Amino acid sequence: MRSANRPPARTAPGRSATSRALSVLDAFDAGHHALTLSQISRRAGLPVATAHRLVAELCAARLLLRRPDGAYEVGARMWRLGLLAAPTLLRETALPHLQDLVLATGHTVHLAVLDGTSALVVERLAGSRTQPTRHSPGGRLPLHCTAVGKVLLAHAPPELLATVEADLRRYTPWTTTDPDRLRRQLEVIRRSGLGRSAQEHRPGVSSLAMPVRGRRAWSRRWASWPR
Amino acid sequence: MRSANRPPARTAPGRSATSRALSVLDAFDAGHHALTLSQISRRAGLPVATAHRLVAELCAARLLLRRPDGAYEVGARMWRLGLLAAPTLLRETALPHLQDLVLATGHTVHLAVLDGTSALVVERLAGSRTQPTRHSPGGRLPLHCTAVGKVLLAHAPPELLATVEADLRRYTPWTTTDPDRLRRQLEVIRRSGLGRSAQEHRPGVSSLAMPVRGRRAWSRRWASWPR
DNA sequence: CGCGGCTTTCCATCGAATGGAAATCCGCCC
DNA sequence: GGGCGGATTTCCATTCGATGGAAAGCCGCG
Repeated sequence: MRSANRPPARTAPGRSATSRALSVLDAFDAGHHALTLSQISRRAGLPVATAHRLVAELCAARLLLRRPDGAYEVGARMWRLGLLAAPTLLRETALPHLQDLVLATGHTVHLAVLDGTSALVVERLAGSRTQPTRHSPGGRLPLHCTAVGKVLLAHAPPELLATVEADLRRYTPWTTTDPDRLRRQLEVIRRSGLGRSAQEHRPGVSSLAMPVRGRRAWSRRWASWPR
Repeated sequence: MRSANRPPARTAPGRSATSRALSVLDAFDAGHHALTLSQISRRAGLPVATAHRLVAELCAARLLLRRPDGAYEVGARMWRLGLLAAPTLLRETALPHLQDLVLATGHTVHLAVLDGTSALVVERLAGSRTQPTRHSPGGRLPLHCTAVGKVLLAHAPPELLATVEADLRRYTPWTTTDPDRLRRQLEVIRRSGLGRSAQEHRPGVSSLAMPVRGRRAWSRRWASWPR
């Protein structure tokens, strides 16, 4: 029986209603395709009651959908909205050429753009001669030790190089961690037009990359924000 | 100089703050990749001031981004969120086989799932021997006059057939518009496992389709809502 | 210079968001 | 069965943030 029902005790920290809804969406990421209500509430830092209401609204809008087992996952409308973003257009135009590359080489082909301080994988087509890597569209690759990353870095504004050099993380024994060495590699890339990484990111995985330029400067569109 | 500033005149119809933000997102669709603030406000049915505030929040969350020319478009975060949806997983597993099909036939290959009363295109790979169709991922195809549509319809619950038969729209002179004829075609598909459409949807475009079944019933996950 | 359209800022009002608590529900173990 | 822990759902008094009209700013154009 309901008896007291104290006032909500002023816990609203000042976040807008919209930002709360967005923090619910942010609770989903590559490692969390499906979440229960209480997981969402914990990950988003919201009381369950609030999360419950927001999630219900997002479901009604089909941005989320509720599975029979009660868990929530990203819904169809979100998928279709995401398809309106710039990477999709790039992907559509590049896809036939990526297919040609796979056909010609038999190797896995990646297309990536510069996004902040990492390379954002826009598309990947697996080749028959190589075991497919784990980098699907939406994934990120470091700039200093992957072929695509180096090419993007070689043609990026110099400020970015400084930022990247501040954190030359070592992934394998072959990772380039010396700034000078990296600079020389980038210079070679600018002259030859070809970037390479031999097991610098993952042992046993080597790759080549080349820049693709067009009328629209894709990288400029995406380099605005760090993360 | 500010003098009066009447009270807001109570125009809030009762929609929640979140639903307004979502209606802003809904203003974007396949024909509207980029919108100005006033376009958004008109399409979403919101006052400019409200739209302005919501859009600013969505930009801060990187769900939208503002282009240098002032127009807004769907941003990187939305793209990555959309990639978490179920169709992406399906796409990832199917992609190598689609590549094989393109390689073996030279024709364009589509992968589609049943979603409401139409087929939702999950992936498309263009073949070298055919001019690519305009149906990109996220697009929709009618069920009664496309090869994929007929196959999905043939294996769908009978209620759906009734709904579809109520609107057998004619796209070309070759479109099947007779319910009995359609039923017979579906019966053939169930027996042979192969669906076909000869210029029934677009003149000059013919195609074949076959069902793909798995442990997970993809169609059941997506058939909940009409639209 | 004034007009029309788009964008941005301001702020008084009040309705809608909020979250603690209670009530369910469910699986599990003793 | 009965009790326990956790997740989910419902309820509602409080109050704070959302709201939108209006005004001001900003172009580009004739």
